[in-house]
Amino acid sequence: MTASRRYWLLKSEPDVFSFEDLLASRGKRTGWDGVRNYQARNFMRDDMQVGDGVLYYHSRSKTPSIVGLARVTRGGHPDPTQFEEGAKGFDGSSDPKDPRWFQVTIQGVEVLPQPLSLGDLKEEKSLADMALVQRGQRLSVQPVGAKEWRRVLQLGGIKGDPTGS
DNA sequence: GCCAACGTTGGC
DNA sequence: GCCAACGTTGGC
Repeated sequence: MTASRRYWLLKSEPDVFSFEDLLASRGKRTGWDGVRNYQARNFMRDDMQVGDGVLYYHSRSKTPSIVGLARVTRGGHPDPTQFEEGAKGFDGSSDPKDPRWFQVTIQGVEVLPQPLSLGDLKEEKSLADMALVQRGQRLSVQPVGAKEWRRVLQLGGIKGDPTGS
């Protein structure tokens, strides 16, 4: 039996790495490196699987919004930047034989025709359970329920599910 | 740029 | 194991 598909929301500051940057990357793919939070690490290491759907969220922007869809193309594997001396995410105490930090690889799929601002999302009663709209929520890798996923795609002007197989 | 909320660190 | 101090996130 195959594990069922899951859904996630990934935050990125557009000044650092925007959804457009993802689409402009080779194969529209990137390693989601640099995450240094244990809860987010655990999701990537233990739960994110090839084929999972991803909502791409721009944080710390003028209008923080879900702006695009992506998919997971590689599950949890060690984040190489933890071993790169001088790199921003360098962690000298991480053992290469037992790495502390993990990443996944994602691939950009489609820009949301109708981007959904945080304000929009907060007004949407059917999305009240989303982690994103909870007060004080800072987690940069969040699980998203199947119901919320479908609703976000619908509100975002997406027909069907282009991240599905 | 401010600052509230949250996560991590480290002295005790 | 507590908790104050510190660092970071991210909306505003």
